[in-house]
Amino acid sequence: MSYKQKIKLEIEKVLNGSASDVAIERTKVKEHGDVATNIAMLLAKELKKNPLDIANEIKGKVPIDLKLISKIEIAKPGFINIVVSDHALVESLVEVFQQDVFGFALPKSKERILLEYVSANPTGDLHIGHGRQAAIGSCLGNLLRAAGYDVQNEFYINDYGEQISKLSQTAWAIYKNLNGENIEWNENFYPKELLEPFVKQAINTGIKDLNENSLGQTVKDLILKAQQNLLASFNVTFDKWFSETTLHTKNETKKVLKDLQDKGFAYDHEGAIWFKAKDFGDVRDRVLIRSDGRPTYLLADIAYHIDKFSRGYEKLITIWGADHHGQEVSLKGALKALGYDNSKLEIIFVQLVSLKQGGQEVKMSKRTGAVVTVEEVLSEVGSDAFRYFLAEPHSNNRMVFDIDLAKKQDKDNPVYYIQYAHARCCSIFRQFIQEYGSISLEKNENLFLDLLKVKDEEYIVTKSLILKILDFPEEVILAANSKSPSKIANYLKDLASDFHQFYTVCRVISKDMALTKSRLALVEALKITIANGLKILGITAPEAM
RNA sequence: GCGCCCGUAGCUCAGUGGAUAGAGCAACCGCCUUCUAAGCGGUCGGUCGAACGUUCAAAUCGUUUCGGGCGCGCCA
Repeated sequence: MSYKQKIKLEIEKVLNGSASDVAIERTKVKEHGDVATNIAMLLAKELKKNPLDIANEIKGKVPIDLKLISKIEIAKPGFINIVVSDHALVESLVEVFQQDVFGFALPKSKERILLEYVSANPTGDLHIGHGRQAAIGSCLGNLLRAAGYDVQNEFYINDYGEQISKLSQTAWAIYKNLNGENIEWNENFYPKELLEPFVKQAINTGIKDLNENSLGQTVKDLILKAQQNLLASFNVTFDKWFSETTLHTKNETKKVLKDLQDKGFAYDHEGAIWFKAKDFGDVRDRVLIRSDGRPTYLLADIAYHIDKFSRGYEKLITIWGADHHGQEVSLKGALKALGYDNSKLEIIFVQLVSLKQGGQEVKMSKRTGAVVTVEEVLSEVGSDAFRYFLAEPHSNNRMVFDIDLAKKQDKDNPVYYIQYAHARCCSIFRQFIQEYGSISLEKNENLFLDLLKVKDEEYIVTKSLILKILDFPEEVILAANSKSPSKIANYLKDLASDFHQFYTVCRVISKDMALTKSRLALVEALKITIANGLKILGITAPEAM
């Protein structure tokens, strides 16, 4: 049990049931102690008493000893400021070694969640916006797993309908052109430069029954494979690739349509079939079946989300580009119309990405001059920086990807700053082994005993580092609850900063062997914490840099 | 016009209703005979876009307003 938990219980015991769930928060300023609670102010109204009096009353009843709390002070409006005892901190630190994965909850101890993201069309390159969705989605999946959720990562393949026939037509035209035929280039076609390599590759695979359709399917599969490889190259992997086509072949779309019609939420108009989206707050009704009989994207997406529910997930998270937010109301409306609890579907909108290089906003594409691809930026900055920079700003914020900064290898670049802290830890162990041959650390609370028996500046930086390490499990929970992997990134920056300060002030390897061992153990605990945090971000934790 | 997102230091951004709003960059000044200077310390820098409201307490919640982005297809 963490020291915070113990303090919480201690205060709740004193309050004797008059308040539950007392919040114990880390303080920002050292003068306010290590942790504080606002419970006295919250109780003031209810008890019709002065918060300062309540605070003092609580203070009088909480035991002060070296086991848990070494000091309590009451401040202005009614804060109860607490200094945690060295003993309690040192004792908590052992938990870093005792847990399977420090900071992570028991795997699959919480709800089943289906997390869908990227879901780009298999008709071409992934652009940097897809890259951001991929980075955020992948980090969020890792984060939710770390918090104990049973997460399935899924990519929805839009392999049906308009863009696929367009793809087939383009591929067929390129094929005929390669055979010397003069073809008429349709302005609706996809860019030739983009597809030609795939068409050549497709022909080389030796398609049996070569025609427009089979060529298109083969090209689509090749593009999909290329997307999969590209995503995997920056650690974005999926548990399932869900084909839209299956929804149509299994008549799931037809079933949805019929259900909506039976329940009176669909009607015919001008040859098309419409969903009464306005009844659910949308600005207009939406087409489900076009007048030529083809189903719309919306109909398939409704069927897809119903399929997710039918697979027994308690919670659905879907990540979309911000330019798709107009679709949210109709999708959720249709789910509600069909009797599903649409509050179980959470759509996260990821804002757009622009690029900066040489202090200027740039258009990086060599091909079209407009779209910036994942490939271009990734090859430029590498997987770790790519993931970090895209996932660090909150998804609600538009972001500027600074390529120069992402490539920099010093403290300006947070990726290197954090990784360097990890490498430094490893370096200390290498140094110790070089001097003494081997390390034996008995990982019990006695190991840390000497850690805080130091003075002044050494005490301050050591204690700060311990407190920060011990914050990690709670940071994981908070980040998961708010679905913000960026919180983990920010935490790691702070953690690395606390370590670099510690490193500057405190020498780990010294003549004092007891202190040396204590500090080695602290460094080990830190190393584990950084590595676990980086694991959530899907970034490597280098042993040396 | 309606809807969603965003306005915090010169720049990029943190900040689950709490205390004196924080980092990094940029600018200036310091710190390597000792475990990685890919590091550390210091100085400078703010009417949290604005106004009203709720609250013991608002950058945070509510309403209004100004500014920016996106969306409002029988496209996906």
